[in-house]
Amino acid sequence: MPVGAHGGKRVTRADVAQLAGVSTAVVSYVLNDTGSVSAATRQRVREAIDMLGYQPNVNARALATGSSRLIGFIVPGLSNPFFGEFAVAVEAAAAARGYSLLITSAEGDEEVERRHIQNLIERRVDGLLVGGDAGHAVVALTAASGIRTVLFNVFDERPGLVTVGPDAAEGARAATSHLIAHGHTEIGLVIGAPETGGMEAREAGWLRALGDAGLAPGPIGRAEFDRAGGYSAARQIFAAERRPTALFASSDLQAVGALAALHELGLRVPQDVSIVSFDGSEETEYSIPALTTVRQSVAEMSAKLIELVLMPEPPSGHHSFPARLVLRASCGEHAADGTPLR
Amino acid sequence: MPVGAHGGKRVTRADVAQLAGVSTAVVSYVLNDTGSVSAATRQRVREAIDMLGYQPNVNARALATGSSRLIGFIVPGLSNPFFGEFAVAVEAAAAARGYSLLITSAEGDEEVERRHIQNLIERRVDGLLVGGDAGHAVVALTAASGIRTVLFNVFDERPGLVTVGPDAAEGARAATSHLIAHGHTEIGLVIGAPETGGMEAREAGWLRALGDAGLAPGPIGRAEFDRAGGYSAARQIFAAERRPTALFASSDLQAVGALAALHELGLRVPQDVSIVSFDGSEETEYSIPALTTVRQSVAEMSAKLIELVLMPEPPSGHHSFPARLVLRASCGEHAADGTPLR
DNA sequence: GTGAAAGCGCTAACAG
DNA sequence: CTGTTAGCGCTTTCAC
Repeated sequence: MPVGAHGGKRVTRADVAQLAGVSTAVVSYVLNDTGSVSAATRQRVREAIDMLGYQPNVNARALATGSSRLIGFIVPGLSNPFFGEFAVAVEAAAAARGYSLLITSAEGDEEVERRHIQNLIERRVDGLLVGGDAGHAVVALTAASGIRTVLFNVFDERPGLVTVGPDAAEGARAATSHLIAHGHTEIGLVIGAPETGGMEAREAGWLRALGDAGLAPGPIGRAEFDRAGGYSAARQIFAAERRPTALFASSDLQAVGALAALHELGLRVPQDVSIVSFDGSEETEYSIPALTTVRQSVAEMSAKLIELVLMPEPPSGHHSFPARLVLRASCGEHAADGTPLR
Repeated sequence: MPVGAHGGKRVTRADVAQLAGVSTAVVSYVLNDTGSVSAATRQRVREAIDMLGYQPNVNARALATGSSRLIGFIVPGLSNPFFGEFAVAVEAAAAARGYSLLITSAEGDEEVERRHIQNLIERRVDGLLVGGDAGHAVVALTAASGIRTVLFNVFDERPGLVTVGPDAAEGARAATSHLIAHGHTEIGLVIGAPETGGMEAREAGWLRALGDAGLAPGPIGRAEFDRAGGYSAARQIFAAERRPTALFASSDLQAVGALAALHELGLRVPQDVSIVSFDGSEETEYSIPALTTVRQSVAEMSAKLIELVLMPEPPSGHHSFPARLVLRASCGEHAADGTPLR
């Protein structure tokens, strides 16, 4: 006996039909509001249903209809709180349309990600939401399966794919400009490993703000997008002769790591070094000091993600959402209207 | 046409069978390693499978076998990073046994939780992992469905249920004793709302350590188990005349909130106030200062959870796992061997 | 070793 | 309005 086959016989549609004195088709009609059923029968069926404690079997329905009403959600790493918050938002958006989310975490392992996607395909999810830069293999896999896939946490156009993400370049530009408005002229960047070919949007935004102000690029620290990465990137940057007075970190986690590194070095934030982070997860609100951050439009992106993945023929293209600066203590003082002081 | 019904016809078992010149039964045999198949046919079937890019339909299999090989995981709140980390560990444990995890987040809303459970039942999950104090309704629901359910994030015996959780009382006791060893005599507690009837394990542990040392209980701040809760609990405690010199916080998030509150009040940690937290998520490693914490045995609990939920007849009872003190900066200095200084 | 056939629980025409 | 019936894709006896 398979592990999942519970002993007690489950109540089935046939049982309900018998008790109500109708055919199974009618039970289907009242359950799905299809066809037309007289009020009286509807009533009897309803009664039979909760008399028996009947629970429809969604798998059987999926088999019959071809739709599982399930959406796969592959997150780069659930241990990153930002993605936890994101998952919650997407789940809510899916629920609003009557879909459930099958959340899965790759934790940075490509092999694991591939296995997860394979699994989701076999479960016949109605759509797939894949976070970050899925490798070619992954894209090929989903394309072959014919399952609608939309990528999130992606910052720019991906030929032939449908993607949604924050306007990271503009967010980074705004963050850096804000730092410049605070009077900084040496502004470092904490970011991930260099992309092969082409510059990362956040790096481009940082560079653009600097260029617009006629400033030279500050030092760059490259590391993983987690706390440890931010820590080591900051150590690396501040080990150099010429230290910046401000930092733009490409993720909240990196900023938190950088904060720890600076603290260790005896550098005060924001007095000695200012920081602005990117993402805007809750963690930034309670760090010491609270982080000024560029917050992604999580709810809006979630809604869009669900909308797109449920479309019969989602038009390929990139959907960009604003990422807005949230002013807090880590970049210095502000006047009541938000004007940077100092 | 239902949304999920993709136009392109999917490759089915019959197609594979035809190409390989065998019956669908044989295809099943090679896919599941059941029955006996000659090496030659096995080979042909294998070829046909990847020639066609065949993907088995797990729903159909679930219908036929009665097992979905899916385990439902209902987490109190994915926006709490500790649960994100926990989910990752449980997913790994499930994967090791060939099961997938259907992760779902209730975010504290009982109604949402009920809906999720209902949904999981209809999807015929093979087991249910429910975090925290599921209301009576929930327990009734799962009991009626006959789905094996095990509760996690629970600290003590629940009559008739199978539960796993950290030894919170002992963890809290150890944390508080450690604070006492540092020389503190006024030790406050940050914890959730009082349970109706009976004391929370963490509160009991704190009290016991104090009693064992002949100390009077310090002030208690009650609030939600999140950062905001820790913040307000700390503000509340330190608004009083008599301020403690140390705090035991019942969750990492609360400790982080308390840290922010203390910082705001100009109180230094650990010089003015020492803190120890409970859970041991990554966030505690990079707070300022890094938090001494009582770390739960996440991997061990995850494995146990999966083991129990997969047992045909899991024996009801509570499975307790050690929660171990991890020494860091928030409680003061230590000698090389970990002996508290000061 | 391999195949035929009877379901698993549900939906969706199509008749009546 | 309601019932009959033919699948959905897979597993699993039971013969051959």
